[in-house]
Amino acid sequence: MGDKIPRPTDAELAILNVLWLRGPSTVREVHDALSSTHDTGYTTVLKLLQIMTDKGLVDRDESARAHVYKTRYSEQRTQRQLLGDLIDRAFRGSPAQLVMQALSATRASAEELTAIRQLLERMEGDAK
Amino acid sequence: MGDKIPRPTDAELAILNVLWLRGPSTVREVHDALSSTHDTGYTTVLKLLQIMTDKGLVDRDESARAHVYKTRYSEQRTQRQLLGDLIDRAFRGSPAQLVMQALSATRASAEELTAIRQLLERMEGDAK
DNA sequence: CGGTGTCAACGAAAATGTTCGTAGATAGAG
DNA sequence: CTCTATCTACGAACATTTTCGTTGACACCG
Repeated sequence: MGDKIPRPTDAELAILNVLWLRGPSTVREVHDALSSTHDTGYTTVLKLLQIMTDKGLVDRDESARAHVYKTRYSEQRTQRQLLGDLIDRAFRGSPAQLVMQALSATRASAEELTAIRQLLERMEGDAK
Repeated sequence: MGDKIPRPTDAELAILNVLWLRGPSTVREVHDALSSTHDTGYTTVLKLLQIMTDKGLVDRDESARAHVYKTRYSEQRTQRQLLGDLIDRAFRGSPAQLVMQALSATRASAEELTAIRQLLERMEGDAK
């Protein structure tokens, strides 16, 4: 379970975001979704997805002519991985430091603050 | 004030961590500090610091024979920058989502949770 | 059929990041 | 003054990431 996932690069992450949002998709679908914000060519997206398949970041269903790609790891799982990396590299290994920095840097809405507070209360309950 | 800082690479961040910890330092000092964990050569560290000077990540004092490098941006400022990037790239632009993910993924101590709670209370007071 | 459009595969170029060897300058020891 | 140790500068090699052109396969349309 604690397997090491390769850290997705920026371009890979952009593609993963599309897949998480749309679900399993063909290269064309990913490319179309991306093209609103990025302007990468079709073959670039194709190549990235092939690389990501090799790395194990996505799975490929080849049964149809247009292969269908789907993420192998959930968005949350990947987020946790990226957070862990960042904590190690830039927060001296202190998750709390990251949380505080993120909190103070953000302009969160009242609802969001409440949600965070509730999570916090649950944790304080657990961590006797 | 909102200038865009170039995002430090992994190797650059390792060096910045040394500089934040030690304060202004020569190449040799940085290299010695790094060599306990990394095993990069002296000239590698030198080259990195030269690149970082070009990028504007560090400033160089050339008055002594051994140039002294110091960070140009504070640790906190850089942390905020990295968090902002990560929020954009992997958290759909939602800082609250990042905070919650970080909170639930971590095993923070009671003291840390208290510190976070206090910060949260200050924010809830301010907001609205 | 045969032409047209879409697809995956491949390779290579371009861009970026990392590493280090070598050369030349300079300070300090003897 | 000369030798040695240490420093910066430079450039090249190498690795990784990102980009895309070209090719051949294949399906659909007529």
